[in-house]
Amino acid sequence: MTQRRRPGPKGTLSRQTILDAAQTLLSSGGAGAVTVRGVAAQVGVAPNAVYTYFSDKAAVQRALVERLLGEVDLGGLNDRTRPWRQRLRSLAVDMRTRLLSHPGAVSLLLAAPMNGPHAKALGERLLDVFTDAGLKPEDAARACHLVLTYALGSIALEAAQADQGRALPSENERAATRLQYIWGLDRLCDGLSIQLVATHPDSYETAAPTAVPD
Amino acid sequence: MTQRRRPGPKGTLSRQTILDAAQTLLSSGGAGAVTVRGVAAQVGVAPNAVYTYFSDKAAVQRALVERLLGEVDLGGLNDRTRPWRQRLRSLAVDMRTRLLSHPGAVSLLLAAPMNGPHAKALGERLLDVFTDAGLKPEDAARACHLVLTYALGSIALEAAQADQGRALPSENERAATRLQYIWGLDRLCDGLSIQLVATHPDSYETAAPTAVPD
DNA sequence: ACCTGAACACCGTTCAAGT
DNA sequence: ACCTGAACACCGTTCAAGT
Repeated sequence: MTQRRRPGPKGTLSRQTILDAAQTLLSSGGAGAVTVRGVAAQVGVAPNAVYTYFSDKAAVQRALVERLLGEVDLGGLNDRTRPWRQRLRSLAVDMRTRLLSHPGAVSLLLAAPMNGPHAKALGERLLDVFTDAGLKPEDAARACHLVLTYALGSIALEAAQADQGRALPSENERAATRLQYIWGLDRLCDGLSIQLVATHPDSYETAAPTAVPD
Repeated sequence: MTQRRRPGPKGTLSRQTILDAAQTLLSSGGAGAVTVRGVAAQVGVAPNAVYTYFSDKAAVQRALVERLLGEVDLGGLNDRTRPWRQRLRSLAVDMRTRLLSHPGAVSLLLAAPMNGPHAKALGERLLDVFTDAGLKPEDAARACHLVLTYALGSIALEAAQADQGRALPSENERAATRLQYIWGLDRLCDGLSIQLVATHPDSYETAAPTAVPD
């Protein structure tokens, strides 16, 4: 017990500093820039020093994804006073802005998905929303998977298109893809609300709370 | 015109043979195995010979994705005698089986998405389904994006989970994820059918997947 | 326990040549 | 036009050592 945390010759290195460097590289150079030798150089250390704190390059990537997921704001999701559609929407929008701010973060997410505590917490809070809404447990779990799949897939495609696009998208295009994203989420909520009707016919909600089709 | 197709010293190499080798490597070793040196070695040629036919490694990947998309069966999708939900489902299921049979194909798809003629054709046929169903043009386009996003995201997550899973999933788990996939697609169709109601109130369908259009 | 130097087996890509 | 040899600047990872 006593010899725990005996720092080595230099206390400059830690999981924290490595992940800091990794996140910097991700933001500046995309997912391809998150490399063992890259983070080592960023901290000013030999490449193999990283292996003292992480078993693998993949382990660094997973830890980085976990850190990014931890930055997602769950406040709107947890607010039980708001209708479930709005809670869902606030999560989806925040995930999108958060993940798109780090180009290449989503490809890491899709490559090594969602094991850590932050990911688990997000999943459970999302499950609460659907059980609160009145879905039966099995459907709530399926709905979780459905929403996360749509959000991640949508963000991934958007990030990929931004990656290889000749010019960076105009303000109009950005707004259009954002609307497309919300539109899809609303269609998805419509489908889920029908499932709600099948379980609790009394808690029926109209299909289009905000949208106005002509 | 006359000197077209003058073969070089050896006719062993072509875009075809390169893509053949790339597909072999993809099937056997996953997306990470699709490498310039790898395909060159597979064909028995120097690494830089590949650059005679492709400008880039990314170009090889894009062409490979195009080839795989070409293998997707569009028969069920194009059959106008069937209800639109069934047409959609046959496409989604075929895309899933086709892409999951090549581990890592989806990561290529998400990295360099959908420009080629096969991808375009698939998108247009999909658009036909929704216009046939009665969606107004803008919503049909959005529905296309929604369905493709869901399918690709879902398949990508499934492939990633299969990649790092200790043991390959049991038959039960495979069946469960397949059901999850179909369930999500059905919810999505439910949401879209509500949109149908808003446009053409006469062609309303119940939430049940076996419903028939006008 | 923590970090380094050196090495191994890989990459993508380019450049100057050969035919 | 097509292909090769050689090289450059990178990778991830390991091994033996130093402190």
